[in-house]
Amino acid sequence: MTIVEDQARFLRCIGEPTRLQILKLLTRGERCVGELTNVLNREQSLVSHHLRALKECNIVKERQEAQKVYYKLTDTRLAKLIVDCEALMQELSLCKCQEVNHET
Amino acid sequence: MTIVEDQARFLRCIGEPTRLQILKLLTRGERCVGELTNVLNREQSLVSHHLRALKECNIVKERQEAQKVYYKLTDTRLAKLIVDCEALMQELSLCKCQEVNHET
DNA sequence: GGTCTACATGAACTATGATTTATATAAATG
DNA sequence: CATTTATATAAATCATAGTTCATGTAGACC
Repeated sequence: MTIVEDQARFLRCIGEPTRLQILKLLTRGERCVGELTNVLNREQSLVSHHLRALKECNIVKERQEAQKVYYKLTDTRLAKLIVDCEALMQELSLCKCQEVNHET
Repeated sequence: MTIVEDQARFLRCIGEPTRLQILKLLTRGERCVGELTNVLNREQSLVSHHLRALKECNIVKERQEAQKVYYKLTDTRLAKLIVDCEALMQELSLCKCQEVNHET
């Protein structure tokens, strides 16, 4: 596994809409699975699967409290990266789901 | 198409090893398809496909000169984003392709 | 100890994306 | 103008990843 592959894997992990939404919620503080499930209005198992994916990339970590499991970002700089990325995207109109201009 | 979906699409576009390698090369200046193909040692059609994907996300743009087509980043801040992301990844040991620690 | 709540997991299914192969196009060159 | 060079593209194949469904587990509460 090369550095480029690791970096790509990290970016793909963040680059999934549901996971990105989870991460944006976590930039505001920790949340338990149930809260995320409610806010996102998705299946609980789906949220768990995505949290697992994020955990496998060391992007989030968990803390159990009674039956509930709280997740948060492993590092606040991740929040900054996500915010910076969003700002740049909007400024540059990246990935606007537009058709490519085919005459040069 | 929501903002989150656009942003996710952008991140996935960058988060592919071959495309990421292309982008890293382009941070050093423009390159034509043939150069990229040689440096990366991949099929020419594969490189073209990936360049198209990057173009569809407005990440790169092209310039034709005789038979050759040169590609470059649409904005230098993209280079910074990629570099920042790589630095953070290495610092945090993100996505080291490791198994998740299953006891909390 | 049985039941409820909260979360995780594995298997099956589905969708998406990467790669190859073969071919097309367009500019340059003899 | 036929050929070579450089690039693009479409279709087919193959691999990866997202989603659902059904079930498992573990703590809390009666």
